[in-house]
Amino acid sequence: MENTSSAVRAAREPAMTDVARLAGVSHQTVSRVLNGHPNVREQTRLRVRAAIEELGYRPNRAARALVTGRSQIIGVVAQNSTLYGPSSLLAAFELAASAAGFVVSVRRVRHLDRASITAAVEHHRDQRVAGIVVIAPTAAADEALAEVPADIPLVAVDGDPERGGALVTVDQEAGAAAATRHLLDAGHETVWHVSGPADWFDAAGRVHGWRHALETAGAEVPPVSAADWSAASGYRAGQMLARMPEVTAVFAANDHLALGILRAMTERGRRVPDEVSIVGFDDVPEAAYFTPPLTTVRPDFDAAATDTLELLLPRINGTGSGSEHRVLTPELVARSSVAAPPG
Amino acid sequence: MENTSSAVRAAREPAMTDVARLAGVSHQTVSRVLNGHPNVREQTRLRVRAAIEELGYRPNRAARALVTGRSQIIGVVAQNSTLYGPSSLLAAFELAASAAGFVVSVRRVRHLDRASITAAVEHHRDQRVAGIVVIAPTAAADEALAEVPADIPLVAVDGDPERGGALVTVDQEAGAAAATRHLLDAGHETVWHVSGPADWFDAAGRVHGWRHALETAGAEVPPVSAADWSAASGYRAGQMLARMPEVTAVFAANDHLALGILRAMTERGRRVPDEVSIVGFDDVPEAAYFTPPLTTVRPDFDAAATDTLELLLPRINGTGSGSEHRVLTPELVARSSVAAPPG
DNA sequence: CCCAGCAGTGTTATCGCTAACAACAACGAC
DNA sequence: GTCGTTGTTGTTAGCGATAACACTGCTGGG
Repeated sequence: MENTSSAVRAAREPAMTDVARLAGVSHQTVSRVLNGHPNVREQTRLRVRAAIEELGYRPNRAARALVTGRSQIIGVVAQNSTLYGPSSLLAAFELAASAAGFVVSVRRVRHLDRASITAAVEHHRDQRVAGIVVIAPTAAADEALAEVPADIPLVAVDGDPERGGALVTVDQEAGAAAATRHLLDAGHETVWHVSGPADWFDAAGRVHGWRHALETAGAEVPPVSAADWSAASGYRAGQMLARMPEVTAVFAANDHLALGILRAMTERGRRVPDEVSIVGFDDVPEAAYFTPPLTTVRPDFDAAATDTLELLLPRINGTGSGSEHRVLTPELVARSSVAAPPG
Repeated sequence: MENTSSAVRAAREPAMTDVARLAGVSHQTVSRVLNGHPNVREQTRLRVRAAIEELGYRPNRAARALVTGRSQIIGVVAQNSTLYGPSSLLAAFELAASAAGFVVSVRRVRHLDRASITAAVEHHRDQRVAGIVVIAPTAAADEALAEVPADIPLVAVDGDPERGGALVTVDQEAGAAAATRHLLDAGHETVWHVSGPADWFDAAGRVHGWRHALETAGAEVPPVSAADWSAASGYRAGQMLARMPEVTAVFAANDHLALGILRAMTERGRRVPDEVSIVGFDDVPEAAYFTPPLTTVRPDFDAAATDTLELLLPRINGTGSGSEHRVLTPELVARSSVAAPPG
């Protein structure tokens, strides 16, 4: 009595056996056609394809994942923020991974502490993802990755430059040094720095590159103004700097900080770039329309995304080596926020 | 000879039967413990939990999905952009969906044309996701959704306000009208508008709200300057407006356009807000640090994300009705870019 | 002329889980 | 005491795919 009158049939999705029956072959042959196996007669292949088309058959990924023991899913862990760098990178990676035939599963964490990152990674492992990408720009986040068994394919992005394993980063020091030299070359005696949060590798690297460039040039190294990445904190730091007449050049750790500094300078009546020069970092799309247009440093996020995938894929296929780093050198973009110092 | 000497065993992940054997029960009992079935003796439950812990057992989601016929995955379709609105919404949704126990799979499309959206939705259906969310802010994107069978759980965000089905949007007209009235109330005779791309519902809604507010107030309706969402296009529009002395108030369709306009006005020597007042839309985090700080309209993206999930979940569970809309009213944020007109 | 080798196809077992039902003990109601 | 009821557990049968192997005809080299 099961499966008799057509009216009673529940709307079950067609499975491989349904295709097989319609095409007059075994389900294994259907599987072979689907997976591009060579030993299938052309005529058979066409018959199977026609049957697939006619039934609107979609292979069941869960069944495939079960029997093969692997999924086509890449798990990503990222912070719940709209910071330009991480967002751009994430979007670019999602696009690249899709193009490579992977599904991208994103897990956002509210904070970049060790426990949150660990939980997010464990979540992905529960899902038996093929590989994991973690945007791990802080020490706490990076530490969490040390707990992950070495045999699971994992790439850290923006992580600790000193870490083992696969890593993609931007050469923060080179970018910061370029920005600093650009200001020194314009004639400034020294360059002040408003940094990002101290626990971010990006921020630390930029501080380091800035300091190194100053020392190399024999310039005095002024104290760092610590901030977070926001325009608001840049504004607060800027209010201090605006009051100090000896400040003629500022390197901000990102463009939004630079915007806040710009705002503070303007409020205080210090003209940019006539009295104070400013350089940012990131090259957000709006940077060219700040007042004045901001000179900044541009990392290539698309390249970072591509590199991430290139490190991850061999690891997924079991051909990846242990430790491997990809370091991208950012590029200085000169606009109108830098000039010679007054006097 | 299979499964004999311990040294030979390949590293297979523990399965339910392994847990069962260790706990001295059947695998079905393990399943019951895992799924919180009530009829399990407390002592048995503890024994099973201990065995799970000892083996580091993780349930195989693929096997579960195969037998139950449903996954815990929500598929999202979004454009490959870092536009503030969509990015914020996406991040907020990912967080909310994770909290509700779902995995979020993101598919980015390069362009919002019909074919791309359709392909992305089909991709998610291939994966047999439990539900789909599409950020569909253009007519072409929205049209693609009409092809999707009504029985699959789908929520459109930022889609056509006229569409059937589940939809979450911001009340663009109310926001635009509030911005326009704010400028009229400051004493301006009329308000000029720099719009977003015409094929975006957001842009069209803002134009409509602006026009309606002007007409209601009996003010003249000047021609619209069409732009895309970028600061660059705002700058170009601003260059035109800056040359026209009769322009004393501008409502920009988003904050980045406003920034470009601000830049153009400044270059032309037209002071904001003394000579020209400007209002934006979105309240990007930096808006408060533009020169001058930008008066703008803030949508609540967290609320939109929550609403999206609230519309989607009942549809996944089969208890969702046909057409249902959630409309969020944005809020005016007054800063310093608006003043009375000169003279 | 026989048989190894290969192309093309089918058969069977299996992945790890849940659903459905069967089995059995303990219990109180009649 | 018999019986249904309830709680607890085990057994069996799939879900829909791939892997491994078996089977059929041909082909061609000796």
